[in-house]
Amino acid sequence: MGRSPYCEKIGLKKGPWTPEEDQKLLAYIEEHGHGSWRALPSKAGLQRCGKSCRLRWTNYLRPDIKRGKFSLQEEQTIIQLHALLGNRWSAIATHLPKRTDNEIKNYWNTHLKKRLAKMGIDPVTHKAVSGALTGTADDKSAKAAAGRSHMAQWESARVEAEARLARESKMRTAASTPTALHAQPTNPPASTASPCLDVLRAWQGARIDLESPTSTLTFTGSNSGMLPTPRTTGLEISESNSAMWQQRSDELEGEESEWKFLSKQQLQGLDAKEREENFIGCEEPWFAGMAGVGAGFTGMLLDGTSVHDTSECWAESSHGQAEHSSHLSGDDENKNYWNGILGMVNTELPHQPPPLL
DNA sequence: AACGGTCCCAACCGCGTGGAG
DNA sequence: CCTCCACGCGGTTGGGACCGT
Repeated sequence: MGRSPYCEKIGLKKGPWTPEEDQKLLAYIEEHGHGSWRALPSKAGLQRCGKSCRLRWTNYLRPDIKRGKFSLQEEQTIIQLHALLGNRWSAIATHLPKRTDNEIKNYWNTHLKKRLAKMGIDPVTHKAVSGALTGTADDKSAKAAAGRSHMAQWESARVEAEARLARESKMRTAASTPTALHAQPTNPPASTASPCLDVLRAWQGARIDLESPTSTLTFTGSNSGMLPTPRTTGLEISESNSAMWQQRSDELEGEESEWKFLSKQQLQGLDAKEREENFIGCEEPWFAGMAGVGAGFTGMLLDGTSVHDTSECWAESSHGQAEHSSHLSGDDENKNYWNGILGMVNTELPHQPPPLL
């Protein structure tokens, strides 16, 4: 299958964009929408390939991009979702409003990965490198990894579908009102979010039974969340998370308190007994195995091990978590960790406006 | 002040995928 | 079905900014 070289035309400019080029691209897209990226450069009077234009637009010029430092909440989201999804940056980005996959990827590679490594956590597995902190048995790790992989596959498919639907919906909106790109950059109309949610809810409502050598799941429509909920459990996460998103919207810059809030929220959402029942009662091997994943990270946080700057905040706020969970076993801590991740992906689309007070 | 090393991020590269013809 | 095209995604890199000596 022949693959057309994308940017091989001689004379096309590469490298950093000039303000003039930015202006041309912006002006053109505002007036016409991007349409076909391949055709865009000539129409817009740019000596660039379409791919370069698309990248510049999606990673830099798009009006609904939040630039600047990542909040602690965003960091936490990235770490948790990375533990679940791996390097699926676009999937992770769908849960971080106004952040691009490229930005998240860069931030992970330059900041978070190093920070986790410093803390003795393998950024790939999200477990303590030495295993000293967890004392995790090999078979348990293997189970956990298998479970995580299995779940990640499912979640990846879901997030992709969600992202695609959101994109398509957005494109339809953009196509019909190309000049409205700047009109409401941060609050797309509810109609753009609702359809995909409806589809996904319908998907869940269909009670899909997945059969595989390692798992048997039933997804119910009763849980407003997006993740497969094991038959025997009813993780009451979604409710607390809608409040969580509201908190995020209200206090997007209030990093330290947010982390504390989230931890408490997660813990208070379920009492210790419920949490235990939710996970221990789980019959699915892949799900049960997940309890071991993230032990290192959680353990490190609960130890209050600080490194520098924001990780001190993590440690500090994790003491708050420890206050609530000091009576919990290591397994319970793991459950909290995964509860957080589940809550993250259970959360409705980030760009959906928070419920009115 | 000069130099070298490191950090950071915008941009590029190449592969995979879906859709149109 | 097959081929080609356009696009999206994840990995990688180039070079400016920053920092320590």
